[in-house]
Formats: sequence, structure tokens, C-alpha cells
Amino acid sequence: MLFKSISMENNSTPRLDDIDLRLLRLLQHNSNLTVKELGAKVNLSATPVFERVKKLEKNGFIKKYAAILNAEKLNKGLVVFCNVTLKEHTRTIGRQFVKDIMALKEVVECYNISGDYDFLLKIMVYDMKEYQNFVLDHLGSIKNIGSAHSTFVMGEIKHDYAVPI
Amino acid sequence: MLFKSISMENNSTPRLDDIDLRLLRLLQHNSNLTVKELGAKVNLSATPVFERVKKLEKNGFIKKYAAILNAEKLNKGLVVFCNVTLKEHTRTIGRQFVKDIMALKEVVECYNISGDYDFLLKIMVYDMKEYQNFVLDHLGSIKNIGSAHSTFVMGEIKHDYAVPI
DNA sequence: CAAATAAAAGAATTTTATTCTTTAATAAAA
DNA sequence: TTTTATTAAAGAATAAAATTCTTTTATTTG
Repeated sequence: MLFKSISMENNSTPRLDDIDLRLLRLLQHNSNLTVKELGAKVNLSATPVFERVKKLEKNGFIKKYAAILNAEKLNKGLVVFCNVTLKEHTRTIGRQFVKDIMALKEVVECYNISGDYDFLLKIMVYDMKEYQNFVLDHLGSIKNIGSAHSTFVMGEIKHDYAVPI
Repeated sequence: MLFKSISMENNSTPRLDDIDLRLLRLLQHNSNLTVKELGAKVNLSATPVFERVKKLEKNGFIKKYAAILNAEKLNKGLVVFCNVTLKEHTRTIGRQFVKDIMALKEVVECYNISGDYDFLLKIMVYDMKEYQNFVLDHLGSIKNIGSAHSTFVMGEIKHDYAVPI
């Protein structure tokens, strides 16, 4: 067969084998490992490791590479989980809320959740005074927030920065 | 002065200037930027960028470099926040709980928190059935858990993987 | 079993990180 | 101020890593 028709192209992402998974596990704990080092751990030479990693990137299994910073040292040691409800639940109001939240740099994570509240926010600030300012100046000025309930992190027990594969 | 006495050594970590902060911001969004690329963004040549980044690593501002994976594609798309209380709050029981939690790979984050609950867990699994199994087989078998309340993530609005600096 | 395909290896090349040396800028002392 | 240290940046040289290319080895399939 000389030519493949478009419809015959395989668009589905290929299945990951054991080595791919091991590479992903290694990289999510230390993305500075060289292809040579990775190869030593999975019993391959640099080339196939390189090609596998590139494929994992291309197929979207790896979203990006990031430096994980020390929040304490950067004066953002106070972590707060804030549950909020909206007064109304129309699409437009929801959209505006999302837009407002996206603009707040202190909000590092935001989830739409089940249960008594609508959203769960993770907020990082220096201290309680800064959190108070955040609530009063920023969160408080967002329209349509019905209620907000803050839970303070007293200690971080575990934080993997990793998908459990 | 020929020699410095030990007591004169400066053990405190040096203050970060504006360029350091910009480098940290850039690196937490993309740690694959080369020192040359970083230099272009902060108006420095490769060498000082290299030295600054090494210093940031050495002084602990950068904890590690990691690949951020796509949880959905890796079949861990169901995120659950689980609030738990302990039956008793002695040090030994707390320690045992922490130890047990550390062993559960599905628990990707765990915080000791204020409020009605003692701990907040972030759990990643494939689907509801897998979550049920997790609760029954793993969480359920941990001693001294008083109550557990699950909140399900319906949508991820924002997730920076970054300290807001 | 032979042909075709895919995966891995090894060598060659390019790019990047890293080191070393020189120069410029800044701060401290005279 | 001027001189002298000290620090930061730059540029050139080197080492290490990524990336590409070619060959070899496995695997699959007809």
C-alpha cells in the first residue's frame, strides 16, 4: 500500500507500556534527570528514552515542566482553603465569578465542587493579616458570593505534585 | 582582614532582588527555558542567570523540578477532597494516621487543618467505583478515623502549580 | 519462513550547561 | 572625592547534554 487515506490515520493516543509509565513516574519527581540517567533506570539507551519522552509530551501526557518553589521561603506560607457559594447559579454569573477568580493571584487553585458549597479555593498568602486583606479587598469585592468559609492549613503532611500512577 | 571568624559568616539566606523573582516566576511556569532564553527575558547574559538559578536552588527557594502530568489522560481524572476527623488526638494516634496516609498513593495531598475536621485529603482516582474501593479498602482500614466527608471535584477552574510571587 | 515494521543502539552533530577569565559596576575605606 | 575591595556581569572556552541520523536488532505479519 502506497498511501494511507486520512481515515486510516490513527488519531487515538497510543497505549502506554510499562517503560513509559516508569519514565513518567521518574520525571514527575525529578524532571532534570538526563535521558542517559533515565535510560540507566529503565534499561534503555539515551535514544529510545528521548523518543519516548518526546512522544509523551506530544501526546499530552506531560503538560509542562515546572520548578516547584518553597512557599515558606517566599513568604507565602499561609495556605487557606476557602469554600464559597454563589447567590445565584446562572451561567453568566458563574462565568463572571470564574473570570474574577482567575484575576486573583493569591488564588492558586479553584474547583467547582459538589456538596454544600459551589467552589473550593486554595489561597496562598504570607500571614493572617494578609489573608484578612485578601478577603476584605479582593474576595469581598467579587459580586454574587453568597457565603465563604475559610479553613486554615496548620501543617502540610503530604504534597506529591504528582499523579498517582 | 585576612580571616573571617565562623561567627561572622552570614548564614541567613540573601534577599532576592527583582531579577531573582522574575526568574522564579518564569521557571515555575516553564523550567525548560534555557539560561540564554531566561537571560533574554531579564536582560542578562547566560552566566549571571546560571549563577542566580544555582544560588536559588542552593538556598532552597527552588525545591525541585518536575514534569506536570495530565491526570485525565492517565486515568486519574476524578479528584476528591476528603475531610476526616480522628477519634482521639494524641500524638501517637496522629503519628500513626500520618504514617498510614503516607502509604496511600491515591492521597496526593494531606493537610492538618483548622475547623470541624482534622485533616483534608486530596485524592486522585479513575472514577467513582475506584473511589468507593479506595474508601472501603484503604481509608476504611485506617484506625482511629472518626468521620470522613467527601467533596467531589466537578470541574477544575484554575490550577497554577505555582506560588503567587 | 520471509518480508515488513517497529524499536533500540551507536555514532555524529548541535545545542546547552558549566567553568574560567576578564571587565565593569558598586560599595567601603582612606 | 580618590583609591581600594568586593561584587556582579560578560565573553570565551570547555564539558555535558540533547538531538539527529544511520545501522542493527527484535517483532510482527502475511
